[in-house]
Amino acid sequence: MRNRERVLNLSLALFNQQGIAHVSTLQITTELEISPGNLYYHFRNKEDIAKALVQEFDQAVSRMRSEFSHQVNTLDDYPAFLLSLMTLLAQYRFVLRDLETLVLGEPDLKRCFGHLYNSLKALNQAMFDHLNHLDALSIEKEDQRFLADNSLMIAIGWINQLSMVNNTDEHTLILRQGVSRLVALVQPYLKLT
Amino acid sequence: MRNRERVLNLSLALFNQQGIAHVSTLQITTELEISPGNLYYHFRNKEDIAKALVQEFDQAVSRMRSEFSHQVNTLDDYPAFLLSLMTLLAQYRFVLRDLETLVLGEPDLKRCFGHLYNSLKALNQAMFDHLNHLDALSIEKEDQRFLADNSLMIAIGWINQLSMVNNTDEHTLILRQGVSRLVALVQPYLKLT
Amino acid sequence: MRNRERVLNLSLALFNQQGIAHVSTLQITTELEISPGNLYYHFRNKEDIAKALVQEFDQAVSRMRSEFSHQVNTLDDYPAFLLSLMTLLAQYRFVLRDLETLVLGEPDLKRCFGHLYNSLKALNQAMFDHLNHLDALSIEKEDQRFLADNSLMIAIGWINQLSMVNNTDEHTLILRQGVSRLVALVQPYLKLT
Amino acid sequence: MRNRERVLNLSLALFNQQGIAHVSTLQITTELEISPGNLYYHFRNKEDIAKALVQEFDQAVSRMRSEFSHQVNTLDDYPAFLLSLMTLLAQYRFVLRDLETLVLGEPDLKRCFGHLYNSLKALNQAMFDHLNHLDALSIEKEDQRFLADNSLMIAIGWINQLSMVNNTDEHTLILRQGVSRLVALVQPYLKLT
DNA sequence: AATGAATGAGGGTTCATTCAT
DNA sequence: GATGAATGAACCCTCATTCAT
Repeated sequence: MRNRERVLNLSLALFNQQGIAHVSTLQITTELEISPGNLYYHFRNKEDIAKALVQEFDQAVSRMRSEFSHQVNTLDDYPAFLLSLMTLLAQYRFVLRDLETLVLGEPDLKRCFGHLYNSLKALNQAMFDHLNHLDALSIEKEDQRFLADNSLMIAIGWINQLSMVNNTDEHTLILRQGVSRLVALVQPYLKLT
Repeated sequence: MRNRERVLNLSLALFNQQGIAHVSTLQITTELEISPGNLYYHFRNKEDIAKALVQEFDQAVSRMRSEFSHQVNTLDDYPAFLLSLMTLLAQYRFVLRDLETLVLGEPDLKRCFGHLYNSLKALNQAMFDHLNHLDALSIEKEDQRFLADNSLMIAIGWINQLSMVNNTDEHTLILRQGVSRLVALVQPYLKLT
Repeated sequence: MRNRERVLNLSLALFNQQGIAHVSTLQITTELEISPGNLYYHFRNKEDIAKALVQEFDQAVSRMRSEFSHQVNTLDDYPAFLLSLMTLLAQYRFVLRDLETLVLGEPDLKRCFGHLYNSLKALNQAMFDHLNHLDALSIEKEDQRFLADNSLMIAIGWINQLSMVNNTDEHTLILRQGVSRLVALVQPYLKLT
Repeated sequence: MRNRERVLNLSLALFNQQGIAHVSTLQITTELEISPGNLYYHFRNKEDIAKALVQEFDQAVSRMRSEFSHQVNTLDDYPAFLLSLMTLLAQYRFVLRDLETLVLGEPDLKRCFGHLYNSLKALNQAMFDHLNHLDALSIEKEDQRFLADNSLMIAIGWINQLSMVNNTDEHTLILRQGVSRLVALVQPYLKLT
């Protein structure tokens, strides 16, 4: 049962670096020093590994959704929460980057992708609802929807910037820049107190 | 010389539909009813086709950049311009979607991608500079940079939405939705007149 | 000791449906909800299962051989006996169908196949000898040998027809058709009384 | 275009010796000293090779059907014709032996098999019709149908005997024995002249 | 008797690319 | 400009079998 997790861990790292398509099952098994058959004992095929990771991701997003109403009590908590969200997205960035697979992949994997996207949207919407509740924002219903859409896309877009940079040291810098943009997005709607 | 263009045209369509990696050179040659050798007479390799398309795209972006200061004279012209820009991005959407290739591709193709991204950023920046000049926006320098970044990401993000929908009829609808979000992004900074 | 029989029973069913080569040991163990190791505790390898079934079959044939001189007392008993024989062959039809394994299998399994074929031939020969004894046939020695050969091949050939039909309801029909042909084969040699 | 035929020739030999399933594409390409890709340039997959051979076989059977009414003018010509037919069947004996593939194969290959079987049945029926026409047989309609069925099964059954013998020298002997049985089958219905 | 993770050889197939004509 | 047969490396995956527990 150990090897299953080792495969997941390594696959996550390799998928993030190179993309699902460019990671071969042989590469995974060779680096882990296990037999190809062992990988296929734990997973039906390569997509099955991706599916498991997407589901892990999905659960983490859902967990974050249920936690954040406790963590964010004033507007000052918002940036810190965004950073932890962005950090999570960065951890599974191969998912957000690989639309090709999303479009053309097996229906099974496609469904998982779809579910994850909905989780992300839901989290985003809930976030703005909460901020509204805290009486931190002054914004109309329609505008809030647009804001939520834009917010998600900027978050994803900024995560994708990570993939263009090999140097891991710059990653935290980029994440902070992303957070800045997301904060700036809300700026105009802040309620003056 | 005819076949070169036919390859480019079909490749663009197929790349948009399926992604570079999922389009084989054999598929291209078969659909065009030409020989594989013929394709390789016109292009050094598959990436070479992609490169040519990226450059086409890049030039179209640059052309748009030089045109838009004539086309946009008041804020009312902005949405129409955005729509034509989005339409262009949609035409070459495989480029904006396929970060995998950008990350792992040959340095040659990578450079072309990079140049295109810079062109897009430049166009975006220039757009906001122009709007500022027209005295339509009231915005600080720093905020303007953030706005430009966000604007580009939302545009790209919305283009990627296209790829998740097979129905081509919905495409124009999605493009309009994208424009709405981009307009909404600027809304808070409009100068009241 | 229970599981050994369960493996044999399921294997027989699966071998008949799909052929030895297309049934994996994993399929057997999964359907029985036992571990692969358990299967290999009871059988040295997959062929060993087949061998056991062939031997079961062989014994059933031999038993039938010793019984039939009691069961067939007049020519009128012949069709009923043929039907019970055909039913037995149908039960183990994977054996009669799979000449590939016979040709290329391990010598051990090959020997079992060979022994079974001899049992079948012997049963057939004995059948005609008996009919002759009953004074039901008028046939020369040489013709009788040919008749026995032909009879066996038609029986096997008709059993193989079963495998081409998925619908189990038709099986009894096909068996009856086979019996008809076998009876027709003897028709010309009946003694007029 | 040469290699296509070489693949077909060698595959026929290997399929007859070892059965489709036990012949690997690598074995074929290695023995022919061509690349695996070359084989897949000429054939879509391994079954495609088998399909081509079955169709070859089918055509040969059909050709024989149209020829035999010229070749068989008296009953004395019958054995010679049977021998040439048996020789043809022997040439493609892997087809008649491999019911496993017939049962479980792709629908495409299955259809080809089915067509071939019909051709064989048609040839057989036509044969007996012709003999009847020549006024060589005295047989009733119903009996003739049974005779035709039995004849085909004996022919196939005897061809399968070939596969159990490695020594190629014995093959002609076995073929002759098969012919003898087939002739013996008709014996009882000969018209006395 | 039984488990189940692990092995590893082997097989079918794809595809970008070359090159003689 | 164009053809199309040929290459060969690479990949995904299967499955009979083993063995420590």
